Amino acid sequence: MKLETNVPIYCQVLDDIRKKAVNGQLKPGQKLPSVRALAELYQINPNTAARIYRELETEGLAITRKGLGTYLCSDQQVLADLKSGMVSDCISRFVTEMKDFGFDKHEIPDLVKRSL
Amino acid sequence: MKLETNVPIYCQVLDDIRKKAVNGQLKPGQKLPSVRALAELYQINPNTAARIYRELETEGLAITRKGLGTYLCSDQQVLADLKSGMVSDCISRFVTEMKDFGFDKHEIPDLVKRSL
DNA sequence: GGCAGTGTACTGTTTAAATAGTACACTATC
DNA sequence: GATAGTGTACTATTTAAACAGTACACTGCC
Repeated sequence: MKLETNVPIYCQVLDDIRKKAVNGQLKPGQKLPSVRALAELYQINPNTAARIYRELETEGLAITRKGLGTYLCSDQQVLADLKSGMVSDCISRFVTEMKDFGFDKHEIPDLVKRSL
Repeated sequence: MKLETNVPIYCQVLDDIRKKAVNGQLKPGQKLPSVRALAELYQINPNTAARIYRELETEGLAITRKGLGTYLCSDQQVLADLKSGMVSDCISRFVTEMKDFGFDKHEIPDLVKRSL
């Protein structure tokens, strides 16, 4: 994962983990790296890593058991719902942006196809 | 324009102006609002507004004449080039993100079409 | 010249992200 | 019980975005 400037690091890491959770790179219920390992993995501060797990827990995407570690949510339905939400957000943001450029919405699929 | 959190305001305003410049909402060579008027328009600090015009000037997208004001670039070729660059960036970011979700690139145009 | 409107250049302050370092509490295992 | 590995809770510092306020220099126009 390469870091963007102008977006807080913790948001980018969160997004990266969410994507891996919904695309299967992380398995339901799987143990996630320790706070300190996550910090090492993404080259960030352990405090920032802890904040990320706290946020994932709040979202219901991970479960933290003190002294044990943090585990990805094991409920596949939750993961599926997250995925469909993230995908439709992504598409709708894209369509909005393309309209901002002045394209008619019906041109958009073809523009995408031609870019592949 | 509605503001996102997690992205610096000046970046969002910059992006908004760039889009209006390439989609024709702003005309080539047109006078842009004064620093103070821009601040009022976007509800930001005049210093932030000045920074935005400084950045637009650096990009070659606007020309500032001291005592007169800031004017959108009048070279239509520059605007056209900016547009094609922004559009292909937008599409490529979108395609990358959809691949991150686990989709095959050939599915993407159809997913977009079905979302309209 | 006088004036209003422009961009520019300062010097601060506030706020939040990110880092740094330390200490503590919980869990499993030996 | 001891230990290693875990998340948690602090306090403090650094950095940059954003804001606040002021002063200045340039331009066009009367």
